[in-house]
Amino acid sequence: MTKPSSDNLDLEALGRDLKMSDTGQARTKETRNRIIEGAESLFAHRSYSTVSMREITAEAGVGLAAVNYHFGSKEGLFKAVFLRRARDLNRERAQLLEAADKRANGGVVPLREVLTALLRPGIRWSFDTGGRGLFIQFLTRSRLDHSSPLHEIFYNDVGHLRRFIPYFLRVLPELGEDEILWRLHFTLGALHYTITDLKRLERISEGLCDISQFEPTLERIVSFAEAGFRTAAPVRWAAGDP
Amino acid sequence: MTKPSSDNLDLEALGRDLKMSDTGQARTKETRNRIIEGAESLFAHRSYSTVSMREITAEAGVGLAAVNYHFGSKEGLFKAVFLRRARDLNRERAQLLEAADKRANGGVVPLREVLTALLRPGIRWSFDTGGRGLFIQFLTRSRLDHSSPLHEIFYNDVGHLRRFIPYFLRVLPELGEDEILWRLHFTLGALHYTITDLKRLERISEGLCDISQFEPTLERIVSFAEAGFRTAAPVRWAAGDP
DNA sequence: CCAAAATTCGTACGACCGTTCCAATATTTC
DNA sequence: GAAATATTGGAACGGTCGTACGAATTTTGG
Repeated sequence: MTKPSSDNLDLEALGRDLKMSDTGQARTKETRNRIIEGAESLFAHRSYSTVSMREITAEAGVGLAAVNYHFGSKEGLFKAVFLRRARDLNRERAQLLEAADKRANGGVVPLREVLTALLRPGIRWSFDTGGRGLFIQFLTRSRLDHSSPLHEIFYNDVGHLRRFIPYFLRVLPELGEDEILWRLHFTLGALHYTITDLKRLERISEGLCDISQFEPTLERIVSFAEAGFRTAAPVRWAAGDP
Repeated sequence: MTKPSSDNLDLEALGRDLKMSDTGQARTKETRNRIIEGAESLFAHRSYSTVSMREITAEAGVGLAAVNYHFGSKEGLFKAVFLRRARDLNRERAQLLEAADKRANGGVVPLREVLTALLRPGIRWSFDTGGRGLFIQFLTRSRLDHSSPLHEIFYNDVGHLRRFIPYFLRVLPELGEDEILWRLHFTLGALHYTITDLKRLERISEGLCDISQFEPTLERIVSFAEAGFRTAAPVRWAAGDP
């Protein structure tokens, strides 16, 4: 009757949840995973509140009560779907940034490499046909859904962004930090819109734009963002200027 | 018992709906508007499925059945909220573009003016404290909500975008149409992300970025997009090049 | 001013929601 | 192998949802 809980929400809680069943219940983890995967697939296409637990459990082929047993509640399941992959995504970004840092060998990391480290993992995952592609859809959709239990998390999940800011400041020293943040904001907009709405581009362009290939898409968005970052800062009207 | 309907969804149906009550029922239009405004305000902050009709009618100070009487269903009300302002927004964009065209006097409209015509109305509205600000939030939120009855509309509402493409092609003749569309896509991403998540920028920047002023925000996003549009096109690997 | 139509209001209905309980079954532990 | 525990499956609960209905009330039109 005692239920495994997943109330904690910091990313580190994932590890605890995973080793929760290290005594070897093969069937238990099987059920858990089937539920998570069914939920991920459904949440990828529709919002939190419109996906019912009956749909999820039917998709996973388990009983209705299994969700509450394994995850405590629908909200707990949602968080579990998030936690399973979120760490990996941010870790990939951090690793790319670190690698670029090593390559620079103490020098300044080129702007294009900073942007690539930021944008590549999300774009890459969104091109996956498997679970990671679904997860990216799940993530970008839920970010804007104020009814989702993760809304606060997303708003506060700024740590992995802050890690990039020193790199931008170093490679674009003529820009102030506020200007960097504005442009980072626009860049993330292009990223998220591209991920969630690539199909719309295909429709608008009537097949003219090839959205099927990963590398050219990444190149395009990186080029766009790089140019945006390199443009001159707007004049400030604060001080007494001619 | 005969109910006014609003089943039709093309933008032109708005006019008919508005003059539906031109025989002078002051009270009727009052109720209709109160419901629409209450719904607009609630849909601006939360998704379609999480806002109940009981909340809407309570907010508007009318009976529960009033919605079904005036709009047929919850979905009909949602469409009415959309229709009331959507035409105005696209018309504003078209007018700005036309004005820039006149100013160019037969010549090429500068890129910056094309982008301003595209971006200004949305940003402008989103800074409104009244209903138009709420509407912009409603619009950008619902666009990504696949459970919303308007999802198909948004996907097909590409007419007002197509109008801009010839202007981009003329001012950037070295770019192909596909490349234009990619960059237009990224630009819309920056726009929508800015509109929906300006609060997040404020949080990330810890107050460093001033998000309270309209003109500087517009200038920033236009500059960012302009630079992105002006960057060189990626090399094509198709033809036999050195 | 009066019949007719339009509109408002309170209420009830059937459907679906997330959750809970409990018996049945599988698994672990000694 | 038996006792204890973990997991599953079915049924039911209270609650909320969008909608429909009928009576009361207001407004319209002659």
